[in-house]
This record gives sequence, structure tokens and C-alpha cells, in this order.
Amino acid sequence: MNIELKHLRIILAIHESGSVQKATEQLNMTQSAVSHQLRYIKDQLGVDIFIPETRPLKLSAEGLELIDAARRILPEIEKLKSRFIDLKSGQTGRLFIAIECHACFEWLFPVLNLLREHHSNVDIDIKPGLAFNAIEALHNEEVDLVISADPEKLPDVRFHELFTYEPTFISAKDHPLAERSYISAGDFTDQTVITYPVPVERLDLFNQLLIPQGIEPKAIRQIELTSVILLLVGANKGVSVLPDWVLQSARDTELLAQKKLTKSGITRKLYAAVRTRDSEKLYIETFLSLSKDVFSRLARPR
Amino acid sequence: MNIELKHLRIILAIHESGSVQKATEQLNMTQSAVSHQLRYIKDQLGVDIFIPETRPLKLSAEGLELIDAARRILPEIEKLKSRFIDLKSGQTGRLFIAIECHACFEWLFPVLNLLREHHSNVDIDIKPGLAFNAIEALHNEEVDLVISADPEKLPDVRFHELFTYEPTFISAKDHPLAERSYISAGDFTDQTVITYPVPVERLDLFNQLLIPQGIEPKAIRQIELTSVILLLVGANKGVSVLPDWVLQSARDTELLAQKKLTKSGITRKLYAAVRTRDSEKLYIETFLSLSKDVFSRLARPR
DNA sequence: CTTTAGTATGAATCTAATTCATAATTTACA
DNA sequence: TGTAAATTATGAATTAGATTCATACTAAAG
Repeated sequence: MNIELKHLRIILAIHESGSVQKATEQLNMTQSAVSHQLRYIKDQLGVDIFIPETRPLKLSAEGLELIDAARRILPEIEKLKSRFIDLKSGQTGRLFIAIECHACFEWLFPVLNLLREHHSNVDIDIKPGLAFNAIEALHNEEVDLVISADPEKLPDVRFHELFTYEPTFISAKDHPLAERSYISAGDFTDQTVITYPVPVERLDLFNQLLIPQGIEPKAIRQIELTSVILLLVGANKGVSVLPDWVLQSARDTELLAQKKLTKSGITRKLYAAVRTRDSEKLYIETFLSLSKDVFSRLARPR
Repeated sequence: MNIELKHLRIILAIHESGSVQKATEQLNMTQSAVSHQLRYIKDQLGVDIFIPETRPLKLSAEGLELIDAARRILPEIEKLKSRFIDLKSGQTGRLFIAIECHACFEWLFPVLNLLREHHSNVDIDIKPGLAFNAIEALHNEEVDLVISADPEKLPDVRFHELFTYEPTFISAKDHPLAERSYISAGDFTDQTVITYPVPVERLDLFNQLLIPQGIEPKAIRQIELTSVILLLVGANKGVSVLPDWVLQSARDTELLAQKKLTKSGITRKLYAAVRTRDSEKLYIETFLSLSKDVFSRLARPR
């Protein structure tokens, strides 16, 4: 026995319009095509859907059962269709984010809160534990967006530039290095460095400066919270390197000295990596513009 | 955008079996056909259902939405199918009955009560007010079964014989006609006849005897209840003609004389008329056999 | 009883699905 | 890091299915 959605639509149209003749317009079919289909439906179901020898056709008791079913099933299909129209356009969907950059929580949270206001139908979340192989997770569809400072040339992934920042050295104002006009790699050999608790190769200080020059600091101390790092540095328990915008937006920076790294300073860019085919989804675009907004507000010193 | 049940089945089978390859068996399709269909589905929906470049294929977030929909919709279709299998076989359905024979309530009620026990899924009811054009109502599907004593040769209707009965004259034992060995049409000219409240042409006495012979009784008095008719006849308020089995099953017949009509007696048959295509439905067959059972029990004098 | 509106049917045509053969990819395993 | 095995994709040919056209049929209306 074969029942198709088409059949339900035909029966429903005939019932609601009152005759095959009228249903043909609504269905965009010729009278003949409808008639052939009715014959097929009857053969499939094995019962008369219409009372024979009545004109216009009247549904039999069995036919009314079909109407009930059609009225349950067809709206589900329509719902599914409009769901996919929304998914495609980005009216709705899923935005799981992996962040390679630990400090980014600072601006990401407000961005996501704003994004939720704009797109209440999008499932927004940050997926932890993927920082290492974030781009692979993007490819696997474990996540839909990766915050990264290391763009790659990949066929299916597009890196959208978010903003530029400068990893900046900080120490206590009475620290010996606070006298310098800039800080070099060699200056770290006898320093305790306070960092976020992530592998060192993911920290700007290390991957941009120390590792290339083969230098290791005296000690590394890992701290989760930015405010605690600032506190410890201010108390001369060590030095640190943080993005300039973290320092600009933080309170209680009076005790700290800020210095650029190397004579010319280090410049880094943050990117949002998304799958190419998701690029023009509405909520992705909203995410990008909100990120720039929020960042520029954070970075503005108060 | 076009979504077919077939598509939902394909996506579901792939998801549940884990790969296109395995799904092919379950779907009875070749790998190639499935692959072509997947391409079509993707084009229709406008989004990737599977994560590209994975083998075996893995569903994308969008694909999982399809799975959800499939799990809601496909069981509805299956339910509809089995509903129609039941409807066709008569496991379930509707049995609306029209009765042309007023006395038939006597045995019909117990039959329907028994039938409800056997077929709890059948919607059983007696439709009043159709006695006149009952066969037309059968044709229109207003009712599904007609109790009739007048079989016709119709292409789409089958008359199943239920049982034979004899319309029998009754009077009070001290009534003058109680002396006769049988009653003739002419005997009614000076009698008050007590009948059910239906048009006279539908009464055996009239359509079998009086109308053919052009005879009218002195008076007609119409009474709804059989027991009241018996009471009035016993009290010599008139005479009546009732089916033999009504008299055999009735109490309080000691005051009554029963006589056959005409020298040889009149023999009538009751039929259950159903649409030919409903004939082999289970609950119709059960109705027929239950009717015969109940009748034979009623007709057996106590 | 004839007309008319509505439905059914058969053959031809057109459309869409499937198959077959084979290519292209990915994965697993040495 | 190749190489074989497994899996999916593709194009052309085939086949099955749906639709149209022309026309026959039938119930209902006048």
C-alpha cells in the first residue's frame, strides 16, 4: 500500500472545494490527472474514498478518515519546509563557538547576550575543550564558529577579520622593567610570567616572541581570571602579557606599567572562522558586526 | 521546495543504519538511486543534510531536524495505512442501520449489544427517520445496513436473508373472529386495527393482504409499543397483526387468540441489505450470524 | 427527455526515478 | 605514506510513473 503526500493534498482539496472540478485549479492539475490519481488512491487503499455515482463527488466514511489524517500530517510538512527556509537564511539555527583565545571571553559574553536578543531562535553556546583542534571541530560540525588568531587558507572555511590588537607587557610600576621604553624577548629570562591556564604555544607572548627566539622565562604561573592576574602583577608577583584592550577596559590599572613588546610592538588580528556555506547566514553576519561594536566599546579607555 | 515521504524514509534509514550502503538494503534501492535522491533532497532543501567529505556519511545539524520530522510524520502515515487495512477487512468501521420493520427493534437491540462486544472498534448506531427511502440512504452512505422485507435486484446492494416469519392475526379470545380457523381480508372491513405508527403500506397486513384486495378496515389505531398493542387487543379494543415471533416471545398472551392470515398463511422474509462492497466485512458477517442466533432464541416459545 | 456539468478512460507524451558502469574520495591498514 | 578496500558520486541509458489530450460516460437539472 502506497500513500503519498500528494494523495492527501488531492483528497483534501477536493473535500474543501467541494468537487474535483474546483480542486483542479487549487492543485494546478488537469481534471484528468486528478481523476487518474483518484483511481490510483482507491486501488492502493482498497476502499472507495468517494461515494460512487454521485456528482459532484462526496467523500465516503473512509474518505473522511483520509481528511483527518491529511489535516494532521500536511501542516507538519509545511512546518518542516518553513523550518528549512529559516535554517537556510539564518533566521534560525545553531551557533556553537570554540575559542582559541582565552581572553576573548571578555568581549564574547556581551556579544552573545546581544546576539540572543536579536536571534531568539538561534541556539547559541560556547563549546569548551576544543581550543586545540578547533578548525577540525568546525569541519566536523561540532562547532559553527571559531575565534582564532591564526587564519589558514582552507577551501571550506572563511576567516572573517574581527579586529586588531596588541599583546602588551605589564608589570608593577616599581618593577625594574617598568623603566624600559619597550620589552624584548631576552628580558623574560629572569621573570616569572603569569598566564592563562592554556598550553604556552597558544599564548601570543610565546608563539610570537619567546618560542621563535628560543627563550624560556624563569617561571610560569597560570591564573584563570584576568582580574586576578592584574592583581598579582600589581603586587609584583610576576609580569604578564595581555591584549591591549583587556588593559584598556580593566579597572585598577593604576599600579601597572604597560610596555610594548619589541621596539615596534607586536600586532595581532582576531578572526571568526566559519564554514563558507554558513557565511551569509543572518546570525553569522549579526555576530560579526556585534563583535566589532562590542570590541570597539571595550577597547575605548574609560 | 518539495519534500516527499520517500525522502524522510531515506534520511531516516541512513541515520539509523549508519551509512548509505547499509540503508540501501532496508530501502530496497540501489546505492546509486539513494545517492541521486540525496542530491535531490539537498537541492530542494537548500542546505547540506550530511557533513560533506565524511565516510560513512554523518548527518549535519540540519539533517537531524529532518530526522525529528521523519519520526513524527512517518508513524502517522503507517497508522493511516493500518487504519485502512482494518477498514477494508472490517476490523473497524461504521455500522449505521436503518429499519423498515418497526417490530424489529425487539431483536435488533440485543443483536447490537452483542455486536458491540465483538467489535468495540466499530461505530454502531440505528438511524431513525429513514424508513421510507432506506435503500437510497444505503446508496448515499448515510447508513450501512437496512433491515427490509422487500428485496430488490440492485447492482450495488446485496440482500442477505435473515429469517422467515409469519404475520399473524390476534384478537381477544372472546372476539367473534377468534372462532375462525383462519382470517381473510374481508374480515377486516368492520374491525378496528391496531398498528405501529407507520404508513400503512409498510405494514404486512396492508401491503400483503388488504391493499391488493382493495379492502379498508373500519378504523386504524396507531400504538408505538408492542406490549401496549397486546394489552389493547386483549381488552378487545381492536385486532392486530404482528409477526409470529413477537407473539411467541411476548408475555401475557393468555387472553389472546392467534390465527393465520388466509387459509395457507402468509410467509414473509426479513433481509439485511448492505452495499455489495461491504459484504465481506467482518462486522457485517458477525451482524448476520448474531441476528440469526438472537432471532432463533426469541422465536422459541418459553 | 434532453441538456449540461462533472467525472472516467485510453493512448500518447512527457517527467522523474532508477539502473548500470565507472569515477572519485575517504578510510584503514600495512 | 602508500595502497587496497570501502563508500559515495556521477553520467547516460533505461524504465516506470504521472500528465495531457481527446473523448466517452453519467448523474443531475431544467
